[in-house]
Amino acid sequence: MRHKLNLDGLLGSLPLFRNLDAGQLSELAGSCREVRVPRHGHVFRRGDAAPGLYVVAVGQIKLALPSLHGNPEKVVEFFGPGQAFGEAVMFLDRPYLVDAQALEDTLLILLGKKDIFAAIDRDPSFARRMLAGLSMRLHSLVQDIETVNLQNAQQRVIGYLLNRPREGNLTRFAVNKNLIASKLGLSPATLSRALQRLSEAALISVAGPEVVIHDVQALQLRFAAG
Amino acid sequence: MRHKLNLDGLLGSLPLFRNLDAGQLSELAGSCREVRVPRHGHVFRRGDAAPGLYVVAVGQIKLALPSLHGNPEKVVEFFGPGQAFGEAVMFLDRPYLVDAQALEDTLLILLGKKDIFAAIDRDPSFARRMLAGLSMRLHSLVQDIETVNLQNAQQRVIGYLLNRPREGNLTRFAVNKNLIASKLGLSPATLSRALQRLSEAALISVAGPEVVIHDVQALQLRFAAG
DNA sequence: CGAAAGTTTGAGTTGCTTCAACCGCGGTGG
DNA sequence: CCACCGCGGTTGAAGCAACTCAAACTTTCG
Repeated sequence: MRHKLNLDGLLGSLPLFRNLDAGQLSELAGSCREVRVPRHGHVFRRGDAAPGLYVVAVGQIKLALPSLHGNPEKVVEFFGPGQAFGEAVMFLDRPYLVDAQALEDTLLILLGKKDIFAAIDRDPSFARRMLAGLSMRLHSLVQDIETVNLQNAQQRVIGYLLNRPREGNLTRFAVNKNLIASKLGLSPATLSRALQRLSEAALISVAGPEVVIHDVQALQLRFAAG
Repeated sequence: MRHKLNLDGLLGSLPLFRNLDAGQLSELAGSCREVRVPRHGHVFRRGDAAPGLYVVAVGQIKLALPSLHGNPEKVVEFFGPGQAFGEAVMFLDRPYLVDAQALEDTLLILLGKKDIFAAIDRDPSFARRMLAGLSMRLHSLVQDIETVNLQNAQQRVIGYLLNRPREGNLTRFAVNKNLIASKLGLSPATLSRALQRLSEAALISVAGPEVVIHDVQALQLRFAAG
């Protein structure tokens, strides 16, 4: 009982489900499933069929293209609490293209295909929200393509740092640097060297996962110049 | 009058609008606008606001990330008759990220944001179709990311050839090779050399935009092996 | 038919990768 | 309590795939 209340609250707090009415919300909450995944466990793998849409309750998930002929895998995106993933494939009848793996012990909410479709049919504003969500995803993939195709290592790193949420002039890597490197389409060695050069130029200071940004303007300048 | 009938027919033939009822269809058709774009003309540019969704009636459009600090532009996708583009940005209130340019004299149908939203609100199955369309787009962007990050020049070209519609063992490049190269994330020189090597290996023959595929199996093998 | 655009080819360059050694730190078990 | 292991990260050296640049050639278009 208490449990269900938690779910209502959790779902209700997500942008996707905001202003569903209470009835719709608790119907969704009632029909969803909890999925627990240990650190390093897979939620799904490329080729699996899509049962629905996952919402991260606690923990962290990475989506990645599995390695191909010996190349390392390519990280596509990270998802933390409150974020949803796996929606796109639901609307096509296709298997997943990517692997989903937990970076820490993670609790997920699985909303079944059927229920999502029902919500769409019942509430056009939910459909719109869903469309906005997919559009957002599309938008950020196009930006990733831009990053990988039009920017060098230095620029990718600067762009990443500048787009991170900042508290004052401090930001941090939420996951280890190997994964950041993969997301940016770089080798770990190259990421390390790029950070080092920026440190030498006194633009940032790096201490483990913490990065202090000393000079945003100068970084932006270097971003634009190459 | 005749004109309207053409539009009805055109729209009705698109997957997106199939099984809208006649009333909805002609309402959509009534409120849309025709847009003529000459070869090399721009439909919109990065930074422009999105008025709605474009459908290609005749001609061909390319979507591309404009050049950044002297790099060449990066082609994202091509669209031919019956295909829709520019939908994603409509659902966010964001400007376009890409340029849309006509590769030939082109006739487009512009469906206004308002009308699309109205159709979504009225007909959940339209919403679903829209969702499927965006999902499809997402799917193919992820595949592009895979291509660029996990495959070498040779594999990208093979992959592209094998995924082209084929009549018998003949396929053709719908646009010039510079643009294909950009779509694949290669320089024109590299694409030319990759095609040459495949020709030398007697796997294909290239004559201008026409490509004969001599040995699909061998190509697939080479695709998998690197 | 001449100019412009597209394509191929060769030669030289390069930014990033790979490979491998090394460091530091946190956890584990003797 | 300390030795050991293993993972994440850094650093150096060497290699390479693809790029750039530039010239020759071909096709397209006005």
